[in-house]
Amino acid sequence: MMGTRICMNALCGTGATQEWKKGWPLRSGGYADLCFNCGSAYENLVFCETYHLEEPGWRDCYLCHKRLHCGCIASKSVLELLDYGGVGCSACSMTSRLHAIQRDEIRNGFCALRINDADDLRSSSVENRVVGDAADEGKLSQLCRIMEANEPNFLHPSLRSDTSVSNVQDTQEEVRRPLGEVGIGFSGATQPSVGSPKFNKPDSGRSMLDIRDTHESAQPSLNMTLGVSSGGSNFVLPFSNESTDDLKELSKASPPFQQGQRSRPILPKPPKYGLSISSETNKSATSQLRIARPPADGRGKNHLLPRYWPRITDQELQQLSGDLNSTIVPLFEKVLSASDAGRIGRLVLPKACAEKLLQAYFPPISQSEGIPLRIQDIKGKEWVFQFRFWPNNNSRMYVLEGVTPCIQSMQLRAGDTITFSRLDPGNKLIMGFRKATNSDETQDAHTPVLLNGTPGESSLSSTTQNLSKVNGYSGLFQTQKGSNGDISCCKSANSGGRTNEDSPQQSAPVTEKKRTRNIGSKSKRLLMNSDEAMELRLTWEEAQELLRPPPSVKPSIVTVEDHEFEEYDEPPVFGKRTMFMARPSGGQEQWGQCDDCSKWRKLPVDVLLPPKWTCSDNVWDSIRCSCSAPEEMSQKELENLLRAGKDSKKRKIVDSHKPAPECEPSGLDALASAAVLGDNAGDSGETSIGATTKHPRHRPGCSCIVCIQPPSGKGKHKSTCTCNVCMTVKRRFKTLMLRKKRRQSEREAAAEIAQCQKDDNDNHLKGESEMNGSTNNEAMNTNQSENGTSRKRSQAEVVETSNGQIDLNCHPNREDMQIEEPGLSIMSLVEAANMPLENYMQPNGGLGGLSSCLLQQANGESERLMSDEGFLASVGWGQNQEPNI
DNA sequence: AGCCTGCATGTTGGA
DNA sequence: CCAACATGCAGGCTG
Repeated sequence: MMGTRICMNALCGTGATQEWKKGWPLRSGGYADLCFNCGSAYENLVFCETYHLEEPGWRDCYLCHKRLHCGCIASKSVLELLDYGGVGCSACSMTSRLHAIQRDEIRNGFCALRINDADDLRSSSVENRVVGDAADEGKLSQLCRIMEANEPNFLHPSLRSDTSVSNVQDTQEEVRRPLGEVGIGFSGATQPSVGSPKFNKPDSGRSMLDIRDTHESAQPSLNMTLGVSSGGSNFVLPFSNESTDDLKELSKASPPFQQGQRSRPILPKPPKYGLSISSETNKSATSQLRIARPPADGRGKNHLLPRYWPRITDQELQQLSGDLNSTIVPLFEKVLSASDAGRIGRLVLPKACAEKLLQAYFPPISQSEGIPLRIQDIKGKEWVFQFRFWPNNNSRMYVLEGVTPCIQSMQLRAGDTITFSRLDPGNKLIMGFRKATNSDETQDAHTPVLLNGTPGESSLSSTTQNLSKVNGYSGLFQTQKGSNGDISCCKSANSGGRTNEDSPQQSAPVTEKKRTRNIGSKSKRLLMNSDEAMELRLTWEEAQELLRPPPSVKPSIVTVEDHEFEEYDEPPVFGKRTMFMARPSGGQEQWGQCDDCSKWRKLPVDVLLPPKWTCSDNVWDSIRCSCSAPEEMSQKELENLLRAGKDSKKRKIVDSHKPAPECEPSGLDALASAAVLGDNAGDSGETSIGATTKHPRHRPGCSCIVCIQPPSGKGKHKSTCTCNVCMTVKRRFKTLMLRKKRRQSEREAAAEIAQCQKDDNDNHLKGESEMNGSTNNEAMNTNQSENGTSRKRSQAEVVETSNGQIDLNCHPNREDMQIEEPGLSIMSLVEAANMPLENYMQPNGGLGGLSSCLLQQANGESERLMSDEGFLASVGWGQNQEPNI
């Protein structure tokens, strides 16, 4: 391709040039190849003047009479056909638009001028005519400096315009009319020849300049449109000192968030940054804006959503470019989702971004294996990710794999933003990041910025920080929607050039609002900080425990399928959580903790405490009805009580992953569950069982152990059966048995402990060792719902039934009947019993049948197991239940 | 059991 | 309505 490249200037056509430049956009996509000279002329907006002077089609601007080459693609972007006929240069068009906007803003009280996304606009007129790849991204400040230098109260006419509607996502009405063409960094820009309107002075109409430049990998462009924000939101508005009051008013008048718009908590729309350009506007302010820079070559299907536009302040860009002695070209950025930041190590790349990357740097990936992608982080460390995709809904889903180490290295979390840029020369990919606002406060605002990677900054705060830090800019009026973005007109700092660090409270509202929104609409994709997560660590079961029947309301009894339900007209109320403890002598004690002194007080087992309860409310104990009364419980008992609570919670978590009793799983299902839970059932819930035992959606063809099981019933499985289920179970048994042996020593210890407990219970001993305390804790965890009657059998109640068989018919989900011994499982008994699987089944599919059956059948082979007193003692046997088989 | 991998699916925002 | 994408799911693999 390089060899066939020729300059697309018909009058030139050279194939040799020191440097190729991009020209006007082509209908087929891409851009005209221009040699250096022609490209320079195009960039300098003198292409037609240079090469087309003799051609027809020249007309004069209706206002400034500048000559415009109508009908030429090279000048397409610098002129505009006027509604009432004639043509105008972009500058004059902008002038007229500004007038219109000022009218609008007077009407609306709010106005915005935007340098907008050229991405969608190029078809109409926008071309990339910025001088050089290196400079463009950083030219925004130049742009504005030029503006100001040439016309302090007016946007420099060399700012090019676009004429189409951008793809801005907001719902606000926006007036987008063409602006004057701008040559960024181009000294020969045309001056407006007519009086320039005062531009965007807040007190003259609260206009704002929302600037977005267009970036593309090789030749970005800057485009500008004017927009009127009717909603008065979604803007970052640096403002001059004098405008502070206006902005205050504005912030009051403007709703903090856009109304009626769905939000996307983690991937919010990027904020629209407004720049108020008053006569007092600090020049450097423009360079501090965190400006969304849409890659220019994405449009149509590949168009990059604004949320992925890289937002890097011009200051950062300049600093980076200077620091690295090269040019940073922002490509895109992404707010990390929970999945992205999770342990799975896959970062989902937005499709458009990924395909841009591919287009720009890589050969097409034809296979889903992908390609290694080397990216350098801001510290200079190079990471290699696998850049690949997989088919998805007739499309592709691109991911970067293996990002976990990198993300951990950067200490990124969901909600933080990761940025991808290109480092020129060398086309090296650079990765930066921005921390979400949530963590802003904890980080050093003065940490040097590298490629968007200012730790502790958000896209907003960093802007403010940089503005104030570097330039002492007077203020920044900013709004955002979602985590980056929903609008909240929030004034940072006062007019005295206060820095963000000086006024942390200024950013707090934004932070809080963002956080609120993050949690708001999309619960599955929450972005929560740790505190919030802590608040949600109340399990459903715990919440249930706190619910109390509405006071002084009698329930009506409803019978559904022979089960009686209490039905209340009033919603339940929250009550205070209490702890139950079984007395060695039998019976139960309820303990409640005083909200004031935190002492535990013994309560009648059947009382329900209100949410707020203190010793003074202890009407049941006249001695301990005051906080001054000593605690009745010994320290050791208290520890046991508290430990019991924790254990209970853990077990409930484990139980919650087991099949619900109502489901009545088939015997094999129970077996499968047992195979999974197996000897870990008693492992204090340390293992995450639920992750692998859950089968919420079995589909036809699912080959998991649950789904492949044949219908239950006697005779389906013989001891010699070699079906998948039996073989799988047997393999699993072997594994479990091996483990069991490895844990032999542990079991022995447990047996000793259990023996001690048994002895303790038999003798009604009160002094408990710390070891057996945990077992007794089980007794404390009796269920309050059983009318205060203790369901917990003491360890001494391990019984043999009248026919001499040991009753294992305890429900697997009954926490008080859990097998406690971790190294011994029902599975091992199954193995030892060596009997047909269906015989393990209880009529209702529960494990109880399995267990008792096992113990009957396994009498011989498993004698050594059954003789294990520790095991026996550690099983919470059912008391009055007959064997099911 | 835990992790990895590939795919499926539900939700969401934008066209 | 549909593409994009966040995340769930399940099979396979490994220790």
